[in-house]
Amino acid sequence: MFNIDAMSRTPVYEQIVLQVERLCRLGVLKAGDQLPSVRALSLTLSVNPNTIQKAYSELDARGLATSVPGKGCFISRASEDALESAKEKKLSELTETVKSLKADGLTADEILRAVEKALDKN
Amino acid sequence: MFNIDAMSRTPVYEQIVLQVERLCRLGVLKAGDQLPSVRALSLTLSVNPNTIQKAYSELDARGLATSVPGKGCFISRASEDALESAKEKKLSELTETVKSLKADGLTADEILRAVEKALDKN
Amino acid sequence: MFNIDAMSRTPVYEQIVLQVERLCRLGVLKAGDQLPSVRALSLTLSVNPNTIQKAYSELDARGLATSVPGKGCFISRASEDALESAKEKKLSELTETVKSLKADGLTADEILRAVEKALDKN
Amino acid sequence: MFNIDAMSRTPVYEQIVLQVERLCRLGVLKAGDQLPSVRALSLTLSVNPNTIQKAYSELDARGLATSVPGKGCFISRASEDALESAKEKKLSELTETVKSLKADGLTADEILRAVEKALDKN
DNA sequence: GTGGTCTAGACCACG
DNA sequence: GTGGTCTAGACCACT
Repeated sequence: MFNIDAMSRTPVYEQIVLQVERLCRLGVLKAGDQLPSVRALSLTLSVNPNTIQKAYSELDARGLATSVPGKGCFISRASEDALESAKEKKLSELTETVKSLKADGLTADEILRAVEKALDKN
Repeated sequence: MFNIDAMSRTPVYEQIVLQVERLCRLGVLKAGDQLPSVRALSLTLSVNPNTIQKAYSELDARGLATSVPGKGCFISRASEDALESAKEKKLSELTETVKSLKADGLTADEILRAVEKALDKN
Repeated sequence: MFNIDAMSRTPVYEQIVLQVERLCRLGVLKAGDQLPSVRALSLTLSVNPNTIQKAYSELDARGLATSVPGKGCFISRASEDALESAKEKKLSELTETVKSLKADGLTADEILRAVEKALDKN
Repeated sequence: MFNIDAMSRTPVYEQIVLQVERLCRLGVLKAGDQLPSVRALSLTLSVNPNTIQKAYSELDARGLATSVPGKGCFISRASEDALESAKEKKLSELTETVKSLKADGLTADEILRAVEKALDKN
């Protein structure tokens, strides 16, 4: 269900958060679905339970999931709202990135070519 | 000459590197120009000399500047090449960013709109 | 008869206790009335029998109901006293909540407005 | 600067968050002020550094503070906004609490008396 | 069994 | 020195 890249610079807990987010966006996970238990996931991913816990807390803080002590961690009823705001955050980050590239002297043409290169391939 | 944001998450030394890079790209700094001395810059920016030293070492490693012991740090003669490769690195990072957004389920349309928003404004 | 919210942070057994309490206060349940059997309620609510048992024990401890082994759980004859002390407990909790809001720097005006907002609507 | 009640049911990290929040609201801490370092505070409070770290991460997540690796944790420039939204969250929680008390059959009079009791005293 | 909190101690990049 | 991440192992309330 999850792929962890131990060599990546993005923290393990963040990788998990991002993958849950993506699975929600792709419709694989829906509101009310239960995530694997902290201990179970820590075993399958060979990761410390605390790290999973941190990922689940993050999901909770971002409104994407709800952790219920003694029962488990579930995709939140308001997960679509959280997804939408996460999407907008990412797009505004992209806008800022592009703005700073322009400020660095890159031309609109160069930037657009790099973006379209990514969009065509996939 | 430089603006340092102490509360930014990008390391101070990186902020300096990026600003030298930009000044080169905008033509304010040219091959042969001398950068401020480590001590002088550390005073004007209220930054630890080690941090300035690290920034200059980075500029050296990236081929943008050359530190001459006892004389100072100068914009390299091959700075244009370094600039070019830095530019390509940034553009390929942008391509990767956009690819991951697509993988996250964002549509090409949403992405293009965010990019064009940045290009139009500035 | 009961509504259980599995995703709520308040424990299931507490949800049951609170709902029995409310039904008593509203006059739906009266002294001598029999509550559903542990097994029956565990089936209709899809909840572990232990959880129901714990709810009934709590009701017993709070003086609201009396469990008679082999016969069932009944609303206590002294339920009105229990209700009264539960009410006072809740009101004193509210007082404490409001005090801590004041200590946090919220003005009496803001607090009163929030309270009146709740009282008008319902 | 901080008082930790080890016996309290509210987690230590939350106690710290709440106290920083209160100090901001009272004007003792202002935007740009630096909080004690993780290690220093862990020593003065006799609390594990990880617990302090968690508190500071929470402050970051709530927009009240900004942690800068290698430099320290500072009250955020946008701390007033965070304070405002925290206040509104608390008031809406109060509204919900009062609503549920009404649904439990408590009269508006009883509720108002409990609230005013708290407001008069302080 | 579940999640939540905390301690202890380690390593990293950064200043 | 700073914060950030992670591991290891403990205890708690709740199901």
